[in-house]
Amino acid sequence: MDTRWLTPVERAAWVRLVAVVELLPGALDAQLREDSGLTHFEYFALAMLSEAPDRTLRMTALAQLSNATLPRLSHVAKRLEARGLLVREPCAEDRRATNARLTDEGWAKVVEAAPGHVANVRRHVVDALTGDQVRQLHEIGDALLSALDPDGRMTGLYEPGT
Amino acid sequence: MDTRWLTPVERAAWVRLVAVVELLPGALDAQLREDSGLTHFEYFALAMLSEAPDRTLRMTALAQLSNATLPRLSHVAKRLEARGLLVREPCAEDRRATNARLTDEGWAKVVEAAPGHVANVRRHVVDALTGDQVRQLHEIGDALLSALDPDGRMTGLYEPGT
DNA sequence: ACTCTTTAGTTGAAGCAACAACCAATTAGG
DNA sequence: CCTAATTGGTTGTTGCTTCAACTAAAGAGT
Repeated sequence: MDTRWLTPVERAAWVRLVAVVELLPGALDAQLREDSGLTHFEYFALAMLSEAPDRTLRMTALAQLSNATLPRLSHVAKRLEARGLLVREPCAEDRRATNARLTDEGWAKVVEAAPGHVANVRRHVVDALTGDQVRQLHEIGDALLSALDPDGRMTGLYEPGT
Repeated sequence: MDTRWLTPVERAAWVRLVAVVELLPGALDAQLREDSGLTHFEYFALAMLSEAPDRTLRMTALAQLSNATLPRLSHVAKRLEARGLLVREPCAEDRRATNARLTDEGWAKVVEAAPGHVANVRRHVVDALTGDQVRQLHEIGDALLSALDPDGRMTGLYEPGT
């Protein structure tokens, strides 16, 4: 089959997207690590818990929301539990399952970390764009996720298309 | 200082960008790993070399283009050299420096891997967007990189703004 | 010439993440 | 019921990234 190579316009857009995808995680990690002693993954997991009902999620659900494998989440949860930021307890309804629940300490940590994180997001992303571009990014994100995450697992807590 | 929280519109765009940034590397890695036995980082490094004059770049230059630390690149280069895809040789002009040069085998590897990679990029990104959105993504990428990569190190081989 | 600093790169140890193997609890089939 | 298959999680290796220390060459100052 003949390859449909990228046109110059497509290639230009692609090169920039790759650069952003490569650089953004580092920028996020660096600020959170520096200011709050959390990796972006840890912050994200805690933030998901903080917005969940009863600040509690099943390990499997949290793994999907944070795009992690279950083994990875298990290791991370063990570290966070050792730091007192969450607790794991067996689920009453299904005794195979484990519920991860944010402690008061963990909640306090999220509250402490959030302002700096939001400021960082503004600096690197939101405030670098015009209002129109923010809306375009919203649409583009939906289009890309329809191919990358057709089941909407990562964006589960946020209704799509809004 | 009072935190300027994200508006709903901003938050929606941000959530989608985070999801894309989280998912895209995995999608890229999986296809290249499966079809060509290369990580995305390895492919990217080889591709940069393949477009450089004489298929040769200084280690430092290649590290900047691929957003890698020098130690990381050194380890990866050692592995790629062991596989016969590139060679490292001391630089004549500056004997501290090392030049990485793509071998014929490495060139063949890039030629073999490129079509599948491009098809994957089309499937996950380019073909999921309208022509207008591709152009918008180009602009948005420039705006984000002006904050993330002000010196344009990663996009060094491609002139900005085109 | 001789030191001191900076630059370029490599190496070795330590920390995460992925994969695989495993155990426990639930569900389905005969 | 009693077995088999599936689901939910945890626990050990393997490989790559990162961090810190080290070698070596180039340049700067005296």
